[in-house]
Amino acid sequence: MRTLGYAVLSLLSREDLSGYDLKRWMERPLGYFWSAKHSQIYPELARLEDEGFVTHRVVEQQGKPDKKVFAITAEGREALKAWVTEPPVGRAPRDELILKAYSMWLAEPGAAAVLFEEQGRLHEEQLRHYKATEAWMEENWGGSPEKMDFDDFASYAALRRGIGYERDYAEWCRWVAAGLKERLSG
Amino acid sequence: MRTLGYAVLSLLSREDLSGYDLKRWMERPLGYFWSAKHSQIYPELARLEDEGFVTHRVVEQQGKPDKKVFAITAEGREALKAWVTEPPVGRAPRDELILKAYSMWLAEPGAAAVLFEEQGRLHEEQLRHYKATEAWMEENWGGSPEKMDFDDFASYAALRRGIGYERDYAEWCRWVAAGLKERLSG
DNA sequence: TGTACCATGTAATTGGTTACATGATTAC
DNA sequence: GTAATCATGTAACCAATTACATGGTACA
Repeated sequence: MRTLGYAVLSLLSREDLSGYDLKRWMERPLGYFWSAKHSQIYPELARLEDEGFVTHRVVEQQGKPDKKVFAITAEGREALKAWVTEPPVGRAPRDELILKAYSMWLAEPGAAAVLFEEQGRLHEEQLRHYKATEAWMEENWGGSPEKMDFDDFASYAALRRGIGYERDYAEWCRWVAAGLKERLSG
Repeated sequence: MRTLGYAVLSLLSREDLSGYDLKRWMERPLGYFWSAKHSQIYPELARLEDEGFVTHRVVEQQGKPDKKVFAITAEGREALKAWVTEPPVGRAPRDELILKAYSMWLAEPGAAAVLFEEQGRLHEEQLRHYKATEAWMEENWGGSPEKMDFDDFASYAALRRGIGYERDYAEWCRWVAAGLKERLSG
């Protein structure tokens, strides 16, 4: 099975959704660590249905087009459950900015510093976004992770990874920019 | 141009290399943030040569097959330099383990804890590996980043990102595993 | 009148992995 | 002998992005 299939099942295991809804969930919150365009989601849903992991019903709406609402089946839930505790396949991380850092010695230090400051700001912005979500989560669910429902804890854990990632990334960008600036003046 | 093309040029800007050598450099150090199989590297080199960014000469060896050693051209270096300070195209990070974390509420907490402890160990191992390289770098080049040559600083910066990433990832794995264990006993 | 949102799909292309293919040398 | 390393390529397949395609409603 494709990882995208499990990503779709992950969302459907919490809530019934249309292809359009899935596309939006893959932009915001889950999309921060797995995303897909609608052109990939619609065929994936058809495939999951062929395989018996999801079913759909057509929901008529007023003032809006009809939609297909998908629901996970018992088989889908079983497949997802089995996948969760399997070790992930080690895929190579691909980060273009680190590649640029590796070759930055070819560039003007000033121009490179601008890039890293700019990228640092983007990661800080994303961090603020995550932290706002974290605050909302802590307010709404128990405050401490132990008191949360298990599914809420799972969402919270994923978010925590995002926070750590962005915080550390932003800090690295600032560190690189500072190092570049020293090469400019001193 | 393809990012892989720039990854290849990044390496060739420091040293002339054969396709085989490039494959190995894409496994270890640069491969930690950009990697490729040899089946992707050989066609890429042919394409870069078509485009005028690299040239090659055949080097005869004793006891080993002949090899094609590639060198970056002035045009290649220019293209690489221009690319370095361009903002990277925002590609979605894909992390299967975070996706699993998001769905871990479906699994047995014990089985999930085993997964996250295991993954934490892998990231700690990678971190130790990076730190050994860092120690080697600091010993060989000036000790402080300001005293390094610019190209060494660039390598060091890329490594620093790897260290931050692995440290933070390992810590997150331990935190998730601890949270899961609390759900087991308490 | 134009833009954004809702809603769903297909087609073409690119990027990447796995598998197929060959052949010599060195070390165990 | 047999596995590992050196060395280079092609072919088939899968995953993902971009582009093509349609059409109604709400709102400014």
